[in-house]
Amino acid sequence: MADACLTDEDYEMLASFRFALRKFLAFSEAAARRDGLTPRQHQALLGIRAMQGRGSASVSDLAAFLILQHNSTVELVDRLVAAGFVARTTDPEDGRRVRLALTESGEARLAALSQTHLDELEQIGPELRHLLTRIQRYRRLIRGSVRNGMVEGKPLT
Amino acid sequence: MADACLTDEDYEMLASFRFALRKFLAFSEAAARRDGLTPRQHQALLGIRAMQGRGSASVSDLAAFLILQHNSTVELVDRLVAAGFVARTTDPEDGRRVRLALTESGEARLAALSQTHLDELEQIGPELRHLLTRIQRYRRLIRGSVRNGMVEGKPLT
DNA sequence: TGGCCATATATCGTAACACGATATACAACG
DNA sequence: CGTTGTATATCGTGTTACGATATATGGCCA
Repeated sequence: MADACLTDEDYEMLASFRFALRKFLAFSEAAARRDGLTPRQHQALLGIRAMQGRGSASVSDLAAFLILQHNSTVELVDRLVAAGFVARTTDPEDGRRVRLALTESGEARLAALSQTHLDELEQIGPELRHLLTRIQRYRRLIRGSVRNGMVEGKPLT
Repeated sequence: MADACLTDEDYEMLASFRFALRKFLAFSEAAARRDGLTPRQHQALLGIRAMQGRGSASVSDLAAFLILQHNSTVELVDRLVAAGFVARTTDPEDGRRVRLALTESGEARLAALSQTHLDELEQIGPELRHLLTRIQRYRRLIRGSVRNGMVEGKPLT
């Protein structure tokens, strides 16, 4: 809430950044659907795989990773199990917990998708980084001008 | 499709990046809803505002910006007009086109939201940039090893 | 001018999915 | 051995993006 006066460039930077984000997410969605997964399912597989190192993921772990409610996550896991990409095992040490693991089929799909995503991120990474840098640079500039009693090159009234 | 063998670190990097993205989007959604907007509505206002420089936005322009189908965009605009954030005007030069403009109320909400987003982006920008850089650095490293006949420090079979 | 095709916007029924509210199962601790 | 807390599961609901389709306007050319 520094000052309520946003420039055209502010809006343009925000719009460009969000557009770049959407383009990446659209790419990701298309790639996932091509492999028979919804975007959420893809992210769920990725989360389960990434957590498999530090003890397998529980439903709550997955919910936290996906920033989703527990019940939504349960339903998502239901669909993944039905599709044969994930296996549920009740934790032997704590009967309330469910340990999630990828099936071979799930692992295979995730591997292919992940490769595609790494390739894409290598392509678009520089653009995203550039947009983020631009925002930061521009804002530092604005703050500097305000500090010197200037806004967009004009003296403050 | 270079090689199908992904490391734990590959998955961890992808997971971290997507998690960071979701955190930002969750922040954005919460901020928008606090101001009585759905995330899409917020993005629509941003797009309309950002395009107001180069002639006002049409429904198709907005659809392209949001990466949404035309009909979905029409419905989104319906809701924005009903809520009083956007005004529709048929283009005098081309009766098929509809020119979209923000109302004062829409402009005000967008301004507040955009300020919040610029602040947040300044906070998380470095982390996102770091994650993107890490992916790129790591992949260059892997490619280098492969080129020298090594994979993860072990000779290729 | 009149006919034809392309483009822009609008309408309607449908399906996916995340959510809130609620229920069940298990654990921990006095 | 009940009480409280945590983890997972179930069910009904609402939002919204979509496909298919309809309408309106413009541009072209004979």
